[in-house]
Amino acid sequence: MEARLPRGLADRDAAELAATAKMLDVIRSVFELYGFEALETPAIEYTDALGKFLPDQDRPNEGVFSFQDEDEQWLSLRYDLTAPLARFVAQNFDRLPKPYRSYRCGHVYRNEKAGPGRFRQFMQFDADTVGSASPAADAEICMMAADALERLGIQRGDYVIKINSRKLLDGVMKAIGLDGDDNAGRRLTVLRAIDKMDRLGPEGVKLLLGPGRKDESGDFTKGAELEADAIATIMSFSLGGQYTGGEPRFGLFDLLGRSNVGAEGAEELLEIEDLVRFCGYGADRIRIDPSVVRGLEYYTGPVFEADLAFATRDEKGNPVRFGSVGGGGRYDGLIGRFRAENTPATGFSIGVSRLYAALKLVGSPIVEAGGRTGPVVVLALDRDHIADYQRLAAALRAAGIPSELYLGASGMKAQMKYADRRNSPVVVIQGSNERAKGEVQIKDLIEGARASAAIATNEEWKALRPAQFAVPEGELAEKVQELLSRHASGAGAERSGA
RNA sequence: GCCGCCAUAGCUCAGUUGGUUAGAGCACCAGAUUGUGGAUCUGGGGGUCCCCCGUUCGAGCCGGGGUGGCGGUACCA
Repeated sequence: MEARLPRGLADRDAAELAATAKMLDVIRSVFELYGFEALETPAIEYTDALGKFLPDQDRPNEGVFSFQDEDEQWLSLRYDLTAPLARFVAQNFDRLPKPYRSYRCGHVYRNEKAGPGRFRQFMQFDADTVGSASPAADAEICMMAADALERLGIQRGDYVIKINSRKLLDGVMKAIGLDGDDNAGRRLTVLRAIDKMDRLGPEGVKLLLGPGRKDESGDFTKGAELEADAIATIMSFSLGGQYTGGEPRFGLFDLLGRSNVGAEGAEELLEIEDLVRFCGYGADRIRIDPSVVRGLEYYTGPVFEADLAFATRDEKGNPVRFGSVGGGGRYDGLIGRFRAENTPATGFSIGVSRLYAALKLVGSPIVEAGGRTGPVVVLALDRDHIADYQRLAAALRAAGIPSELYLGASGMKAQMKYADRRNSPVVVIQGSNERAKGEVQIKDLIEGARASAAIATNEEWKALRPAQFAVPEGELAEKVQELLSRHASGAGAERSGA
């Protein structure tokens, strides 16, 4: 049988786990700084709680991983952290403080085609305010998202939080006569087309709004078949609406009419913008972008999207499109599905896995391994004295130094290579000579590697035994500790100097 | 799902008009060295040439079908 992994899934090694843990710590600290508290919900929910049944069928949507319980009820792996939160809030409504501010982190699952930066299991870090309809809640969420990205080491200008409003989009649909139930299908097509502005550009979007578009492989996508002036209206809205602070606000009110739901959405957006500007967040960080659409189902008002502005390339130098590294919005109807009374809510999720992949690809220091060290390795030279070696390792551990006895069956050279590969800072050597004298050899692998640069021949290398010294057995832990702290402060000095 | 490209060692790839025992670099293992990482040198292990069927005296190479991978597109709630 071949050992293999389904597409869109990945194993994570020590370096990646360490880098991810660092990212999570940063995000958590920012979210807590804004007064959000931790909550965990399970990875599995009833499918109906996620709202993911196929229309007019009693089977779950194909995009979600689903299976049936013993009682034949459908269960699904969560596909985001928002729907489970809504379930939790509805279930515990009476005992939660309102507004309820919480954050959660975990893997979510989507049964979709995988690609670079697109996984079938990935991690999200999510924060939500439940029970506030105020645009202040939305503004705060956006500022927090910007703070989190910057604290992760993404330079200002290298990311942007784009905001738009579902109400605004609805208003535009109405303005071009696409309101009403009859036009639901075409509205969807139009919104999806607008959403592709980033990827396909204005020309591609125009084709999708009109006759349709043929892609690079020759495949044809049917368009919305709108009239030319309707297309022009949408395009001027989606493109012309992008502006930076201080410019005249887009002439939407004329288009929408004051009483339109679209005008209401615009008012809310502008209020959010005023709030973030007042707090010192400029258009380089948070800006209105009417081409943002995002999820089509549960968002009811403002929607947010975090995009990286820098270009990324894969190992072969091909440009890679990562899409958004976070997103969110207001979902005022989601909790009401479980309760008689409706509850407004807004939130934002950081796509940790995708962000990690993007940062890794551009070699960002946040996710580089940098200075990761393995355990001290006690070499096992003499098979009859394993207990002695085990005791040496135990002495090191007692002093709080991560240590291990080499447990393989190979010779000394292989053991040295093993230590090298484990990133060990130090190996401990005790052969019969040392044991007779009650000593151990401490070999400093970091200093040794440095010294090896100047050594040309193996004879010289072996004869010199660089960075190696003998100490009495009783002083082992103490001397190793000294050596480790010397390296730690050295590395620290290098870092602060750089 | 639809469209396109691709499939030879762990990885990256050569492989002549269809011809005998399928190669290289890197990686891995060992030796040179009774007990010392790196570099160098020498040697070694490792292949269902993705699978099946067909054409042929003969297929890694040609044809058909399948599977898998990559990319585009759709979907992404």
